[in-house]
Amino acid sequence: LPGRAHAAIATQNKVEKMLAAQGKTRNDLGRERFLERVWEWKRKYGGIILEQLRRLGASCDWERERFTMDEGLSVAVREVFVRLYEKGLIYRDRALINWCPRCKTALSDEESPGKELPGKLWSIAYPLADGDGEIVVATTRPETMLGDTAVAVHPSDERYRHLVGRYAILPLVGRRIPIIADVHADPEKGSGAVKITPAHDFDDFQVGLRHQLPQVVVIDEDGKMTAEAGPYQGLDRMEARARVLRDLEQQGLLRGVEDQVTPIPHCYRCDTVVEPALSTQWFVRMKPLAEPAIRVVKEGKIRFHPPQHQETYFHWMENVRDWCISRQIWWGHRIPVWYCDRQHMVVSRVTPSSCPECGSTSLRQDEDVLDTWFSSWLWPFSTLGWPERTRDLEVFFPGDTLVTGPDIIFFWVARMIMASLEFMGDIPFRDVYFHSIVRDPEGRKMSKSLGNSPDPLWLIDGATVEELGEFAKKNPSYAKGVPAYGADALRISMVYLTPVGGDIRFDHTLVEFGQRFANKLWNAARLVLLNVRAEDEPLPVEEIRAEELSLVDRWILSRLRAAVEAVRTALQEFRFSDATRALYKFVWNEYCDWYLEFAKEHLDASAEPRRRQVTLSVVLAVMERILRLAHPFVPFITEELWQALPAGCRRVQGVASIMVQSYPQPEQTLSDAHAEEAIALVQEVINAVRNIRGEVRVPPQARVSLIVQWAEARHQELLRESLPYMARLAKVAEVKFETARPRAAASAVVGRMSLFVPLEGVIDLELERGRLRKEIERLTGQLETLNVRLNNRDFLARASQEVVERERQKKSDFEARLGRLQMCLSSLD
RNA sequence: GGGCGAUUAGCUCAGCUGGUCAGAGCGCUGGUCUCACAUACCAGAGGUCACUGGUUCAAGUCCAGUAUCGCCCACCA
Repeated sequence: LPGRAHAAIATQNKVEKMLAAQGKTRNDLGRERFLERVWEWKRKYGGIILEQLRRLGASCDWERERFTMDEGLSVAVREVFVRLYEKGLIYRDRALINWCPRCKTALSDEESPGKELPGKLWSIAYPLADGDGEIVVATTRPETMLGDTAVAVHPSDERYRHLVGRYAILPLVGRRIPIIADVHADPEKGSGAVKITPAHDFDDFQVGLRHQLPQVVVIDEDGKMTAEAGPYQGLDRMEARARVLRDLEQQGLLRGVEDQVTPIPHCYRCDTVVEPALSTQWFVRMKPLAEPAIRVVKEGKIRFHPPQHQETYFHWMENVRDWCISRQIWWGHRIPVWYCDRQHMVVSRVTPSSCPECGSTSLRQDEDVLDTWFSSWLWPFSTLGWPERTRDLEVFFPGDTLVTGPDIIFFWVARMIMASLEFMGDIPFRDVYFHSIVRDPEGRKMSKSLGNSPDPLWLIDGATVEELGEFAKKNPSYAKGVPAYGADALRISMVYLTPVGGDIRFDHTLVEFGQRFANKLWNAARLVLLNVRAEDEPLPVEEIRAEELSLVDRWILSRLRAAVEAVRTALQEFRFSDATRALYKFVWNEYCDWYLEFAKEHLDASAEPRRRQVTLSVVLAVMERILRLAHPFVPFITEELWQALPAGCRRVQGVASIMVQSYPQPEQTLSDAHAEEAIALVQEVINAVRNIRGEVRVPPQARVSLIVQWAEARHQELLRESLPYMARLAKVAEVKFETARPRAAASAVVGRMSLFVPLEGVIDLELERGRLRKEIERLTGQLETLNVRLNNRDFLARASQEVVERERQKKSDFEARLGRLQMCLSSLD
């Protein structure tokens, strides 16, 4: 179900910026016309992200697009507001909130994240009102002293006991303020005395309430000083700070300055320093909503992946504070509250025509709109028709899995859980998967202001330097433009590169991984299709008798089963990166590197017809499973290739899409330990020969003989049968089983067998000696550590029987192998 | 101040419940245009698994501490 939120503040800012470019403000247009402009903007740009999703192949139900400002969702918002109000969970109050002086609106705590910045801590002396003496307080915001209405000390602080109840004179403004005793003052911090500014500090606000202190507002909604600030009136808050400090300095009241790093809340939309401000706003009482939401996660009804995010969730939930939901902007859901001219308040689902209390028809709706998240938190059910009891709700609620970023646990995840429990009486989803955050190559979070976030469409379609514009200048690795990697390449690369629980430093060159994978898949399929003739009738593998399958067929089917199992397990456990790893290994290192090479042997014209038919059937069957298995990661290319397969390979005839085929299941019957063991041996032999050829510099075209010593009968048979494969993959012309060691031969040991590649004349004896010595050295080292272990009485006594036995076996294997290698080495003399 | 995570080859990352001597991709070196793929194939070099202790017969793998980096939370004296 694709869709998006209306992003109230961000969108309004965007449109206001456009107006500003024309020298206009929203007030010039008025509310109605301004909103028209926003809708226009939304129509123009709001679809971009959905288009990106579409191009990435997200398999949404594109006919069900939803938007938080849709009529239906707006009905849900009003319903929720009224219900919570009636339940006493929504209230209106004059309190301290986070205020962004640039956006000119209240923000929630979550929208005002603290950023640690270097600052200073100033100590200021307040002279006592009666007689001599002073009391020193410290602050990082000297300009707020203009609004001080008390100085507090801890009740049990002996140093100040004699001052409690007396008065200090607030410098610069000359106000007489009481010295009070309150536990808020921490004797350990600073001088132990703290200035109290109820209108501009969250703690002080509480202290003010406890002691009925006046709330003196000295900073207005623009961040400028008010008339209460006396001579500082009209100054910007930062300017005022400098002036206050200068004046205090001149009056000799500054008692010290220290450097201090302090977390300062910033507007998450415009990054302006947020001001704690006194104002009348709407709030949601959160505690009652949080309790059940904590429970469902504690009880495992909702599971987080990776689970450590649960701690973050619990911490927030357990310390949750009331949620300020009103915003002083225009773009959003208007608060469903009306006031009549006699100040009666009407909270209503529908626009009232008259005041139910006094009958007045002169009603004015609350000017404010709601926080965007007040509609987003309803998404799991508001999009399905709630508050009506629709069929969609019945079918699709609750959902299965929420995939989202850990940065919106509080904004969205936590609140959706609360809302669903409150209004639906059920959880919204069972699993929450937190994906990685994509960072730029320097590790910085991608953001619009940094301009370091590439458009996925550039990566998919490619982009020239001109098309990248500013972006290419700011980001060095894009200085020459971006090649077209394709959507599949982008998708699988992102999944592959994403560690569970970690972030990813993204650079477009990383997408080469996916590009190569897609290319490999494409070419493998080409090879397969090239071998299908019109008259071929591939058989479903289930219909081929086991005896007719070759060893390599049984091997690849067995490996396929393991791969399917590995991918499925990884997906079930939300280890998506592991899933792509397993897929990649199977496709590239088993199917392409080995099986297709083996299969070529049976696919060419000279092959025996039945053998060829069986091989082709297996080749196709495995390819078909691969395409389905890979489809979630590379949907476009797999769909394309799957369509190209002969119809007989597909499970359902005449169906248009790979999507409707079920995801591959591990088929237990295909497991074949014997085939796996046998092919592993063949691979080892081929690798050994290749290693010799590579290291001893056998000319690539030269064919070689292979002489095998100490081979058991079954291995002799296996290797004889495998000669065609060895010929193809290691240019082995013949394989002979002899007891005599050939002269001037390169050698290797596989299992208990000695392999010799006679290279009379060609061989560089020194190269070969070096090879063997290196191997002998390695083995000797390993044997040594084994011996130490096996000679350790503690090990024998304490380690499990099983482990000891395994180590013994290993020792005898190593010794045998070492003996063989030494014989090989001495035979060169 | 509290919490969480990371630290493994030049780079990006795997290594689950401790018992093959550490793996992949990229990059690098050497060799191949072998009829699916040079976006490929073959071979190779490269790591005191951040540091210090501890537990254990045995530790990248468990515990404690240190360092560096990152994230989140916290009332900005």
